[in-house]
Amino acid sequence: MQSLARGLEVVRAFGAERPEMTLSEVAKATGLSRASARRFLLTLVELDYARTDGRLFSLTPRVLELGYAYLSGLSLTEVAQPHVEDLVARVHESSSVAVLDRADIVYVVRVPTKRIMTVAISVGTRFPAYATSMGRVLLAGLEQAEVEKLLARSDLAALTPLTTTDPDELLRVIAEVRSKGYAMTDQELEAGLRSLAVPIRDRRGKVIAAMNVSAQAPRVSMIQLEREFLAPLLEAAARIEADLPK
Amino acid sequence: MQSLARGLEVVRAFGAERPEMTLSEVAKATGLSRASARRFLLTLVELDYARTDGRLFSLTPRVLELGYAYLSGLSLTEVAQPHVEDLVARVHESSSVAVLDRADIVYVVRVPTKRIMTVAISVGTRFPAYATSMGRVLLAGLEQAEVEKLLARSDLAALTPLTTTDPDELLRVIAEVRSKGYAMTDQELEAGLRSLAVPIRDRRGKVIAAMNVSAQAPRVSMIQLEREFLAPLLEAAARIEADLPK
DNA sequence: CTAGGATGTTCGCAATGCGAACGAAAATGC
DNA sequence: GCATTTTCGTTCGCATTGCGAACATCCTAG
Repeated sequence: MQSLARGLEVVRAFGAERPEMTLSEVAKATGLSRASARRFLLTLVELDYARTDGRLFSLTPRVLELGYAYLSGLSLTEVAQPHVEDLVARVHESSSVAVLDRADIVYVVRVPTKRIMTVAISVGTRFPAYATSMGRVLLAGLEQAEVEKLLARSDLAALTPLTTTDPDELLRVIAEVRSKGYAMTDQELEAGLRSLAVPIRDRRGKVIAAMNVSAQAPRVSMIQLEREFLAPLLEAAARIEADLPK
Repeated sequence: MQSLARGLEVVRAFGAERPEMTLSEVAKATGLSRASARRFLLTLVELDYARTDGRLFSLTPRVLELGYAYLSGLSLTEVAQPHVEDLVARVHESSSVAVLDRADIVYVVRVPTKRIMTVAISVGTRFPAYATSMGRVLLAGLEQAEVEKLLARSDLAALTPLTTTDPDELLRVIAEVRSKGYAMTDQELEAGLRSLAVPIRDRRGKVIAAMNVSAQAPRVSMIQLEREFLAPLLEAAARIEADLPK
């Protein structure tokens, strides 16, 4: 059913650097003919997912309803949010919950304290799993073969000088996460950012999400991160697991 | 272009109370024939926006990318987030930014402190504009005729005993918001919740969003809300406006 | 003012996607 | 436990939707 596929592509074409596009720009960005792009855009406008002043097209807040359909169906977010808030109140550092989508992590709950990263994180933000503490926890929850397949497909770029990019080394780290029960990263995603993550499991023990605490490197050493935050983080994760339905 | 329209309907059919559905349930929820529902669902699975175990279908985190296309294009979120975080650090109450979509407000930035409402709010959450402080600020930013049209279309339900539901009274309140430059609500959306909101305007003076501070009724009186939080909130909004591009 | 290039729109044809009809599986009745 | 009804998932021929070549229109430059 290609119309749906193409239509969704059109929506996604409106990214960070192109909030507004003309018909032709959309056509170029999606690889569609201008005629097709026009039909999709007019339909999106008709449905109120997009606006146009006649020349420029842009998305409306209505598209958030689509993502919201997922989030509100995910009882995890509802259950986790108060516990993430409590943890933040307790440790005074930012905390989040993320799930895995292929080789990316996707934030589903986020409670920031002070600004910590250069890039703003919100619900829906994605990062490559291999370079994040939550990602490694989530990968550790998969079958070994699955992990290897995902890593093989990813291009393991060095996002900072400290990023682990060697596949074998990553597999070793993930194995360690699996045995220890938590993951720590030291400025592997962004300089100055340290993070500690633990898994959230369903009743059958399957890892369904990860929860983290992140802190600024100058303020918190790796040893502090583990000593001060691991226990509260594990407790918060346990409370979330206890509240999960079924 | 009905395929796109119907496909998006299918995505939205997965709401809070139906995270998982069978083919027939989806058909019933959307009004499509079972055959059509099947084609859309299989396409969504193919595109990785949905999963299935053969019988039950559910959405994947990938659908968040669609909403994210909107959010990341909205420079407002990026600009506003650090200022909202600063405000929360300063006043120790939850703060948010929302935009208007027809007669609803939609949260685009949210920084919670302690749990304040029974229902979890996240980016993408919607509430009827008429019953919220941010909604009234946003309505006050529209043409009078537009406001009247929107209110006429809404069914003004009493969400709490204190909700203003009389259309004429609401128009009066909105006029007052327009002249005062801010809106306050006292437990009109949910019992125990008070909220104060101010507009965020673009360079041309057009109201593009609203920013609020909300607090629990037992802890903060309406007078306190105004005395203690109005100035910091106005300052934060002004800083956001100053940072807006162009 | 005219030529060239790019953007937006129309329209006939073909492929996509529609739903009636079919088969399979579960629920109900006896 | 078997027959019957109801519900669910799937197939397939036909009509409609959506495709893109071709046309029209708007800028830009010389």
